[in-house]
Formats: sequence, C-alpha cells, structure tokens
Amino acid sequence: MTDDVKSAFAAYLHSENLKMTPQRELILDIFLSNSNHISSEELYNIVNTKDNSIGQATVYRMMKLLSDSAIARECEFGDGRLYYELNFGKGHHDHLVCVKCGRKIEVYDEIIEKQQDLLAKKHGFKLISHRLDFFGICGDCAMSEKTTRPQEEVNSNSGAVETVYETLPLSKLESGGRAVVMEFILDGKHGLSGAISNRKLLTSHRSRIQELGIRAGKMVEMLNNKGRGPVMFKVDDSRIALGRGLAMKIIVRKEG
Amino acid sequence: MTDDVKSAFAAYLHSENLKMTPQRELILDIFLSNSNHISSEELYNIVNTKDNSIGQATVYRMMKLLSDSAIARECEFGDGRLYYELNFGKGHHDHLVCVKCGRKIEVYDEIIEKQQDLLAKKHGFKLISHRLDFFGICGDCAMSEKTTRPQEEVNSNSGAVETVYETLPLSKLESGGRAVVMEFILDGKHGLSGAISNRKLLTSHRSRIQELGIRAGKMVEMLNNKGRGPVMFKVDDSRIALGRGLAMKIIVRKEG
DNA sequence: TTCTTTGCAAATGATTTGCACATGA
DNA sequence: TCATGTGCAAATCATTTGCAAAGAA
Repeated sequence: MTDDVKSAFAAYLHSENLKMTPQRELILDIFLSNSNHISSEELYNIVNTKDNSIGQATVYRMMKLLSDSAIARECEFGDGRLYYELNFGKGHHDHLVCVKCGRKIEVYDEIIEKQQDLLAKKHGFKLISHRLDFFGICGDCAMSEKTTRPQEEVNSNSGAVETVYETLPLSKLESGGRAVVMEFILDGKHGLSGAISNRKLLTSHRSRIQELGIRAGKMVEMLNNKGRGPVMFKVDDSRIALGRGLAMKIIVRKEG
Repeated sequence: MTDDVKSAFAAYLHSENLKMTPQRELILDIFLSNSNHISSEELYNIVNTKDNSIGQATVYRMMKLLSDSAIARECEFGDGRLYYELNFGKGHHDHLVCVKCGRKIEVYDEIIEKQQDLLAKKHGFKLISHRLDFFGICGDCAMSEKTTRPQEEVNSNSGAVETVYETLPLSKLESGGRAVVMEFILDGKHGLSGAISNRKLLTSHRSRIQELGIRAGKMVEMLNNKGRGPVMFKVDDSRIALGRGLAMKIIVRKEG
C-alpha cells in the first residue's frame, strides 16, 4: 500500500514535470506512517526530529502537492488548521470528531448519503460535494471519564454501584441539575457554533469564563434554565448568569 | 420579531452587566435588516456607510456578543471567514451553499437527523453537535447558466432545441467529453477538499492553473480520464495533464 | 463616579511567498 | 544545463487585543 502510494506520487510528479527530492520523500514517508488527519504543523514537528534542516514551508508546499495529486485530502474541523488525511484508494466518508481526545473516526452511511441527494434535489440544488462532521465524545473517552470520577461523588461505601454519566453542553442542563465542567469548546477566530475542537480554549471568552471561576473539574448546579435566554447557575458559592450561546460552549458531565 | 430580538439582546446585556450603546444598536439593526449569513467584515462595510466613526473591532466584538447570547450563530463555509446567521427562535438546520452566487439555503431533514443519531450511537459516540454543509449550484444559478450559453454553441438555426447542462468537477468529465470551465473552487489557506466557496480563487494554485490557460469560459475536451491518477485534457490547442486533486477543483459545465 | 466601551494601531497565528542559492533529471 | 526545489524571513489576512480616551448607568 505504502509503495502504491509512493509510486502514484512519483507518477504524479513526473506527469507535472516536478521532481522527487529527499525532502519530499521523507515528508511522504512520515505522512504515511502516521495516523491520519495530521496538520502541516504537526507533520513538520515530526519531520523536524528526523531532519531539522527541512523548513516549514517545504512541508506546507508538500501537503499542497499531495492534495493536488489527490493522494491526500484536506479537511478542516473548525479549529483554523487544515488537516490532511490519506485519500489514495479511499472513498467519501464523514467524520466523528472527539472533542476530548481529538480523534477523528471515519464513517459512512448509505442512508444518509441517499437522503442527502434527495434533499438537494428537492431544493433544485445541483450537488458538487458535501461535508458532514459530528462533534462529540468517543467511546474510549466516555469510558475513561468513569475512571476519573470526581471525588465529591465517590461515596459508595458498599455494593457495586455503577454510575452512568451523561455529557452535554451546560445550556442543556436542566434546572436543579448538577454536573462537572469537563471542557470548553473552541471559539474565537476559527470558531464554529455547535462545532467543536479540543485544540485551543476559547480565546476572546476564555478569560471571561475563567474569571467567573468556571474551570474543568468544577461542580456546577443549574439554578434556572428555561430553555431560552441566559442560564443561571452556581459555581462554588457564587451565582452566575451566562448567555445561552456561551453556555453551549461549556461541556459538562452529569450523573444520569 | 425585530423587537423581540432587540429586547432579548437588551435583557442579555442587562444580565451580564453590559451596556447598550448606539454602536451596538446600529450594528444589531443592520444585522437584522440584512440577509442572513453575513461576515463581520461585510457587516462592517455596511455599518461604515451609516456611521464611519465605528471601528471594525467594535463590529467584531458585537458579533461575539450576539453569538454569546445565542441571538446569532457562527457558521463557516470553508473560506476562512466566520459568518453570522440569526439564531433567535430558530432550530438546527443544515446549509446548501451555492458556489456560484454564494447563497446559503437553510434546510432540515428529519430522516438525516435520525440517521445521524443512529450512526453516532453505532460507533459508541456521544454526540454534542454536528454540521452538514452541501456545496453545489442553486436552481437560480443553474437557470441563468442557460441564458449565458457560450457563443461557440449557439448554432441553432431553427426549431426550439432546449439544451440541458450538467455541472461537475473536471475530474468527473469522462474521456471524450467536452465542457466549459465555469468556476474554480476555493483552496489555499482555508481550503477544504470537496468543500467549496466562491469567494476567492485558489491562491497557491491559481497561477498554476491560469498559466495553463484554463480560465472561466474556456472549452475543455477530456482526452483521458481513467478515474484514477492525473487527467489529460485539451484547452485551446494544448494538451494538459493535471492531478486529480486539482482537477476536482475546477468546475465545468457539460452539455447533457 | 466607576466600570464598560470604543477606536486605533499593533499583535496573532496558520499559511503563503519572494528571493538567492542549491539541486535533480 | 536549467527549470524546479529549498530555507529563510517577510508578507498575508481575518480576527483579536492593549491602551488611553469617551461614555453609560
């Protein structure tokens, strides 16, 4: 497989009168040997450990070549970087993006694809392409959350009580509900409402949220959530009102 | 409706100990009176015509406020800008984005939504949100293409012959097929393979493609497209080989 | 009065580019 | 040979931020 890709790339270079160089070869090798969905910068960091004479620009340029040749495909997940996945010999698929560990799972669903075509047709729309990304928490991360169960709740003195947790945006925590803050979702320059990344915390809002004492691990108690307008909740001993838009960007874990 | 939004925003400001200012009021008015899916910069340009003392930063800051309060929602369509749509009183929806005119059509499909939940569950994935964007050509643009039919083909000397056009990426034009170049799809910094925008031409590749003489309106004839590897086609009198990845980014119109 | 806002200009940060030199075919 | 590739540093570009002056409650 790796060899197929390499000869396909060589053929591409040849057809475009471009040249194979040791830099290009090393970058391709590293791209192929690494887990998919890597950004140019991450790739550069790895390349750099093998050969620190290679510049960032070379890596960026190479990724464009791989994309032009359709050996790689560019994807973006709302955090302002471009990621590259292997495209050679693969068909269309959608992504499940874990906001906790950043893992990207490739999925495909025939029913969704068909229904998308119908939907486009219904609107007189001539489809060229589409993208579907899911943001949430993967099975592994959901599992490990159980392990790092917060101390406040470890009160079982006997018997085997399995507690099931539910992960949701703070904006969906109902009045009276208690939950633990897990994660903030990306915002700022490359934000994407509803969509999420674990790469950076909010930029413009980080300070605002953190000033309020809302930090990962904190317990929150929802005082008032009418499903509309700002939500009112308690952290430590203070009451906080927060716009629904911001509250949607705070992921909490609730006992279910 | 407009009044509802405005009082909701006033309530939000109050709940957050923020203040109403003439700047904020003007920006909100203009946002509400304009078509949805506007970027901060576009909005600033309009605001600027009404009051040129208002700075860009104020507009950017206001859009964050509208997003924090959930009155607006941020969306991005792969061109590196953030767009804002009215969110107040609206539910989840997906977007059909026309690569020709840039129009964004909001759509919703119950079957797709249900299937998405099933798909996530099947992969043990706890869904927080998702986004689904379609890129293609809207009915109106498809219609107006017929009107601006290229001269080369206007040879009907009698009778009413209706010609139906089909729009597709060059990479999908079969060997022997002829088509007219319509559009290049976005790339560069904020590119998105498969996904598309009409805002900018390719940056890094524009020169390469244009040097080759490929321009909107040009007739191309596919010489060899095996469905894999580079495609070979003719423009004017020269033969050109192009990587499949790049060829996917050239939208052509074929007689069908 | 006392925070909050604002406009301006400078800073960000991922990515691209100009340039002079180096190198593959 | 000689067009193409490379590293470096400077340039982009949408967006954010620091700051001193101005304004709302």
